[in-house]
Amino acid sequence: MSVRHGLLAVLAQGPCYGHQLRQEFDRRTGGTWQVNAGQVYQTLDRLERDKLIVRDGEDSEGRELFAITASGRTEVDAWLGASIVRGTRDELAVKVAIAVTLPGIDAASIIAAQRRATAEALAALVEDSDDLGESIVLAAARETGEADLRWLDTVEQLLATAEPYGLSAEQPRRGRPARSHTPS
Amino acid sequence: MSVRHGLLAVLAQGPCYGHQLRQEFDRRTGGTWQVNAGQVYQTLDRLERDKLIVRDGEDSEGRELFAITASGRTEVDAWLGASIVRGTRDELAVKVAIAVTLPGIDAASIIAAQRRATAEALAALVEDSDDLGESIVLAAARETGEADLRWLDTVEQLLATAEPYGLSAEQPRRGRPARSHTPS
DNA sequence: ACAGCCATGTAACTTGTTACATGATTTT
DNA sequence: AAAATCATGTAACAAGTTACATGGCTGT
Repeated sequence: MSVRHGLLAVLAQGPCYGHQLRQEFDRRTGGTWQVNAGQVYQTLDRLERDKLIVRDGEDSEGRELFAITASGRTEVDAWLGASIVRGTRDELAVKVAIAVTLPGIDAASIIAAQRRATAEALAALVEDSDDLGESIVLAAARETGEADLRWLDTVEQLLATAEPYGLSAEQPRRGRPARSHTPS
Repeated sequence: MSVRHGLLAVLAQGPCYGHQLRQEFDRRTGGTWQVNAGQVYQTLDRLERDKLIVRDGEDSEGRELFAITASGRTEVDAWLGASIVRGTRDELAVKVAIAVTLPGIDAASIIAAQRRATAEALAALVEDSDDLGESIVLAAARETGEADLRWLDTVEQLLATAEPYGLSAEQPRRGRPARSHTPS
């Protein structure tokens, strides 16, 4: 919901037209999340459908302006007020967790490749920026990358003392027999 | 694509029926990603549509079995072989980056609330597990949480020396005037 | 003339997700 | 008899994303 909420939040600062919104979003995220132009208008349509924004005439140059509604402001406040709790639905972690449970998979080389990729991405990060938003996003990317490297070390240690996985033993069935109903 | 690929990877280990796949997926992720039952069948339909799996008869108890195809194996290998490069599209980072660029927003209290939530989630993590998959996912959650706390410190330091943001100055228009075309 | 940006939009698609329907079998 | 679990599905939707269409304006 980052694009949706992000665009809405920018609109909380004042009316904008589509292209301007896109630029503001890009700027505030330090150019790290360049949202596709089409997506902006798509998202604006959905925000309008949900009564969080309204079309509010044109500016002096004829560009169509969007303005936030009261519901929209409530939504922005809720977004900013709610903390983001990162679940354990971590794509990378789950991938590795499944990979190591697969037979005939060289888990060690997957870990190694991942470490190389992460280290590379980390090294490729821009040193620093004078833009506040960009600095914040950059700092996050750095911390995340370093955390990933530490985690990969931990995984290797875990693997060193691990036993093979398999499918669970087959259970006798209890449910209904397959294919007994067909919908109308 | 974690569910899709995860289920496919489990099928690479041998034929399964839907409910079994769901249980295997849950088990291998240490119960941290309990996929909805309906989603399993939805995903299986899509995997079948994409010729990555086929329906392959029934087991001795009448449950419908799914088996991976050659294309499916290729896909699994590609998934495991490709490293996941975490982009800078970080929901939390982008939210904070936008929040601090908004006027009239008490960024400090948002940061503080986020720190509390993160610390709480971190403390709530289970100590340890004897399940390999679960240990891996848990370790990732721990590292991520700690990295977030460090990042929040950095953000506070950045905020201490920051200047206010605003909308970019309005540019004279160059594009086409609004609403000059209507689709057929 | 042509490339490139400004500006707005539509169509089509993906994955993830939930709510619901259906019914059998086992346990209480 | 009721509740829980096993088991399979359908319908509907959200959010993100891309490809494409359209056309004006600016600079070379």
